[in-house]
Amino acid sequence: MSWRDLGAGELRKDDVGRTVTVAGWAARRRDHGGLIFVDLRDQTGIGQLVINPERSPDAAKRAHEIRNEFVLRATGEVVARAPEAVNPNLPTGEVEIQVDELELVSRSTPLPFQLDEENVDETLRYSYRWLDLRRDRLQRNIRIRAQLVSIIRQEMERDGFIDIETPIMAKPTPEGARDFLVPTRLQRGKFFALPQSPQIYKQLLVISGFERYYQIARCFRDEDLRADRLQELTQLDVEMAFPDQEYIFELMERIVPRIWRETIGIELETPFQRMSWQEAELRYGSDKPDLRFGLEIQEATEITRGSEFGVFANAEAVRYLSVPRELSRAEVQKLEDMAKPWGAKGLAYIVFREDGEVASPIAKFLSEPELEAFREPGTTALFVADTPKLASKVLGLLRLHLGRELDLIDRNAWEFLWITPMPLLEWNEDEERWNAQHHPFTRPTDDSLPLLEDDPGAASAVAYDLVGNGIELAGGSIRIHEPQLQARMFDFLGISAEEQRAKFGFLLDALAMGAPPHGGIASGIDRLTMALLDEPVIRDTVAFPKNQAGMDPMSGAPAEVANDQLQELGLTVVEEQDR
RNA sequence: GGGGGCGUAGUUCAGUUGGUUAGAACGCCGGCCUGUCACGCCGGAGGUCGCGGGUUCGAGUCCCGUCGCUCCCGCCA
Repeated sequence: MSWRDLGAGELRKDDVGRTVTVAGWAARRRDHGGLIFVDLRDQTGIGQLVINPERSPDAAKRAHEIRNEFVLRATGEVVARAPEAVNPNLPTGEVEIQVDELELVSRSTPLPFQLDEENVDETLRYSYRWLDLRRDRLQRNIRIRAQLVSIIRQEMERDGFIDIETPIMAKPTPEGARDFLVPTRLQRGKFFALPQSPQIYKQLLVISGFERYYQIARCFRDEDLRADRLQELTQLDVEMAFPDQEYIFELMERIVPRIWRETIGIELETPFQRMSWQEAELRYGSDKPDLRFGLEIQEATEITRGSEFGVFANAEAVRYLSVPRELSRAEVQKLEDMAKPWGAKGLAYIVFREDGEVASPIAKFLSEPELEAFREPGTTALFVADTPKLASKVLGLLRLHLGRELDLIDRNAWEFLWITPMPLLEWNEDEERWNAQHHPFTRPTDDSLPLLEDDPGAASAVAYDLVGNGIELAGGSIRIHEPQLQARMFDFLGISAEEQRAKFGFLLDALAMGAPPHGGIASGIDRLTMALLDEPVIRDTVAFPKNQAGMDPMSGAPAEVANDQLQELGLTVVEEQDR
């Protein structure tokens, strides 16, 4: 027996006259007392069943009992609808099934929320995720995500990359995010860590002679969540021997546009533009600039060098945004309140009115040439005077806020770019030492090597990020393949020789036994899907996500475990007040 | 760890300067209905206004505390 002949959403005029069996969910029932219409939904779409008591009294009797989300199976004749009864909003709207036999295969209790209601509380939705996933939007997200992964696999395999799995239970890592730890009964007191990425394994695989590796890898980070951040994420992980940065760019410039073309019919322009990290920070105050709108950060440090306005004259950097609105005092105040927690000491401003008038508490301190430099009728110049780093950061965040608030973002635009090269190192204020910007295996550019001694902050890495519409979609680098250089990097990062041995000894040994030059890239599948579908919340690109507290309201995970289970592992749970 | 917003029927929301019996839509239950497609019409059930305390003659509304959710900063590729 087969459950059905074709999908409810596949019914077309060609089928008229056929007797068919369909099966699916009752999306809606319209009971006219006599005639009953049912919108039958399956994974192909929606088709209309008509149950006529004159045609089948038996089916009509049963059809009165149908409620939302009952599972039905119906057999009947496909008929053309009368011209006035055609529904132009449905692909199947020209036909319908006149039902002869109707089976209520499975019933449903009343639903905890309605599937056509969009703003349902997330905890409630996640508690009944199997229902939530029946929504059109979620069905689309999960299906397109699958299509996206399929395209990635096709392209990777076409270029000779092979899929190799790496351990989910791995060694805790000192750098980067907090690890999820897994205790083990056989080695009491020791822990595995869930991988933050397969970074070291993929390098080892290439050193092993698997010259082109890829994996759709699950990665874990025990950090706080956000609308665009998961603890358990999936990434395309790529590594290759004898790498060429240009080839890796081309690979991504082939995969990403193919995804956009085949899933949402958008043609992306390639090659993607490139911008150095420094330029992105300077112009956009961000390492992942959203280029769908202007409002670039402007430089005013030189202009105000000799200013009578002390705040400007004495600041290391003076930068500003020329906001295309005449902002009110109250509006600027709100922006300043926002900027202060970001570290800004204040927000100086000048309103240039359309009529030429200038409204500003600081205008009286500024010379005519200074004012002229900023003048643009109908705008407000918003200044931050501080260190270059802080001024950029604050203005970058303000820029994003204003872009959304003032609706400056072109919602139909797709702006991709490569951020490259990137700095090798980042100064850690708290610990007063250098950290790797990317990770400690990233290769310095050749001309940066001498800088490590005198000006480490200026050293560049052969590293690159792919950014789309202000979202970081991929990142990678060429790695260090020389053991001496790797050890030198570790030294520089303040990792002692003993520590290097203990934590990365096997990598250093591997590098010493015939390691080819290698490099790669990783791209978050969740984020890619989010960007592709313009989903505001990354969790809705995942079938069974955790909520923002890192819990699953449906299953109740994570959960407490029985005491004997803890005992076997040699663990004790310490109460909150004892910590 | 810090900040903002929210919490009222199964769901999404409204609820005026504190005032009598807390409303709407959808959903649910019952009835009518043979061309609907967000079907329509009539009727009905359904509320610890997150929880605790306070102010008041009177609190969904004001105050304090607390819990939960959500967004952001810190943190995190």
